[in-house]
Amino acid sequence: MANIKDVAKAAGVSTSTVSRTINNSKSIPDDTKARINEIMKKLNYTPNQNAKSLTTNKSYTITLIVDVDDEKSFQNPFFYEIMHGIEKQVYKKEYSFIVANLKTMMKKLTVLDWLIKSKRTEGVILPSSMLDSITVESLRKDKIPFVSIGEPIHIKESITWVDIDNKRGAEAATFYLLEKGYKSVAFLGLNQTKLFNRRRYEGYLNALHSENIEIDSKLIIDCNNTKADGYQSMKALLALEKCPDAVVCADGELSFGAIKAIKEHGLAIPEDFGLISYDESKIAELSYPTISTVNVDMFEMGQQCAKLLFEQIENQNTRDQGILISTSLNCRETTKN
Amino acid sequence: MANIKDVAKAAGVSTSTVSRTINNSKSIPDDTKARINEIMKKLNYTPNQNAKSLTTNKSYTITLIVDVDDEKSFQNPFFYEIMHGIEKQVYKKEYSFIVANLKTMMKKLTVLDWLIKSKRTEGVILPSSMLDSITVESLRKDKIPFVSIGEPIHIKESITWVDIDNKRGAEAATFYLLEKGYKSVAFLGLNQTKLFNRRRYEGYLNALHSENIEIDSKLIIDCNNTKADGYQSMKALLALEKCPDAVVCADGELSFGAIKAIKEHGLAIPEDFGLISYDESKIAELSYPTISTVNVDMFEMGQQCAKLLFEQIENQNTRDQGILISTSLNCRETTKN
DNA sequence: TGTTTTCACGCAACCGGTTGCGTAGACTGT
DNA sequence: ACAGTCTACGCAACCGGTTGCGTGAAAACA
Repeated sequence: MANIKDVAKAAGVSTSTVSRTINNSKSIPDDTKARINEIMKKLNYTPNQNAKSLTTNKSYTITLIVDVDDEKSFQNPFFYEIMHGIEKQVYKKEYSFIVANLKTMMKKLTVLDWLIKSKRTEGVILPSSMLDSITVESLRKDKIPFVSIGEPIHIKESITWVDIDNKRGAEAATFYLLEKGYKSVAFLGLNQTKLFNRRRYEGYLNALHSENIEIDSKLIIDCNNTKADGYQSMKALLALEKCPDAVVCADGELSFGAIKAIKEHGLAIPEDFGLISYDESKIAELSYPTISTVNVDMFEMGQQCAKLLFEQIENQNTRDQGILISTSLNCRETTKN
Repeated sequence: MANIKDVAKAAGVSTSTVSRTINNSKSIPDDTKARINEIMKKLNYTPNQNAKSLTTNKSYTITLIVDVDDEKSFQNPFFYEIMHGIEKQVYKKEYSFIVANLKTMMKKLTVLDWLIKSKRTEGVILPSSMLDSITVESLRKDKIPFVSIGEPIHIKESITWVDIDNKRGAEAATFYLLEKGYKSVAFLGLNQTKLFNRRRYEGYLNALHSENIEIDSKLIIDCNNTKADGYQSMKALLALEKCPDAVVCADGELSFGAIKAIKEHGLAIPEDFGLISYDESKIAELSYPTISTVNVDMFEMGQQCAKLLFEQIENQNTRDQGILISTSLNCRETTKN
């Protein structure tokens, strides 16, 4: 395989000139560049990244860290979309990106440290669930750019993050249900431990407030994001004296359980009961009836993460910022037309 | 940051000795090793991978290639599981792995070539759908180990691949339905363009043959792996004079449509009608009723891919082989007990 | 035509490891 | 005590690029 010396020899120039051609330095005239490029093509030459990385001290690689434990298996397509978005940006820059799943490795900081110290990565994208003050401090000390997937929790430091606009999504869903004539809208899946559940809850409250509708705490169910919990919670809602006729679900899996309960109760969807859920993947299409959802664009989220990361890698002094990706409503069969 | 010279100086030895300690050479006595390791820890030293890669000509990195176009969005968790399996093996070896989605890049060979020539990857795991003779030839020429995810199609060359044992899975599903007393088992989703659909079909046929049941071609429906096709095809089955009372679905999405059709027809599941599908993710849990499935272990598949790849990377002369991952039945609510 | 500026490019050190070869000193055997 | 063997480790070249500095020649200027 050809190396830079072979190219230099073939072109009758020094390796410096070839290197400058590769890196498009202004001090090489265009015709010389053209000639050398020609020869590189002829020799089928590709620069050795390791050599390049060694001298420049850049790995041209970023890392996506995944925390498998934190995800329900079918929430994973959600990560797949993020990956796809990141990758699009990464390859634009001729970078590559590696995926590290911290479940596999023993300790978070050990992995990160290894990736960084061994010069395998220039920047990190990681879920907010993995960020604590110690990690942030450690990354800052090593001057490693990072972006959080999701609004950070339990962190006082100001960092850069990207999240779905959960609040407005739920707000829009609630408005929509009211607009379609549903009289009493419940909320399923207030889960104080999950920030995105809480934000969605806030959106629900917001909507009711602006419509001057009194909040009925019985209509707000605190439960986990599982089908089983959705089923039980919905049953509880339907057993109420002042039973609601619509619900906003904070989570996709939840809503499958909820729909089961509604059907068993003998109510017709969407005539007697309306439902809007959240959708990180496309499973809402599979339900019968198909589920109306707040659509979240995880591909865009991935792209934003990567963009923000590259900004940090390229500029030293960018300021930390939080970005919210806006959502859209996708009305399918669980809401009146 | 400390480098190997700093360590050598601190230990009063040459860099050679430190390097040999790192690589655990036998020519360094244990006490010396211990002392040097101590110092490395104290200095918080991690070898620079780029330097290492440059001399050893190994990148300690493998690549997973994904073809987004080929996948339905909710089939992606399936890829996620594979990733996870690969990763487990990769980190055992202190390798890392990069993910390249060829949709993003312009041409398959260009990407592969770049990854290889630039010394960014030592081996490749890629879906069978991306393998054609030209690609195989190119990889062989560069002596790059590779493993195909899925039994290869349209290739005469013998290569190494890993696939799900689709045939036996469908066979077992068919046996199970018959065993449970269903009289007439149909097959949904013969799709000649997809090898795994075809294999599942073969399994179905196998089972009927060994039970000496005559094949009724009306009970075999050729359709795509979509919910809509599942719905239409099941409707067609139910409209038959000699209507079946059970079905094996070649695909998960299909079965959601099929169930919808069965319900609309007024049949009780599983009493009047039994169904077994395939499950690459966990969406079968979400359906109402939950779907009995042939379980496929994509995590294991990923692990096998990585293991076979590392065998090739480490040994020069391994022989090409195909490995089938066995499946298991997970009987949920669409089959009688 | 002589002087200064600019341009194009080469020299050589350097990035941080690895490794073949060589050797000093310890150890073994007689 | 001496030759031969073995052990532990250093020397220095090398991997394939990048880049600060320097220089000869051409261009611009007076």
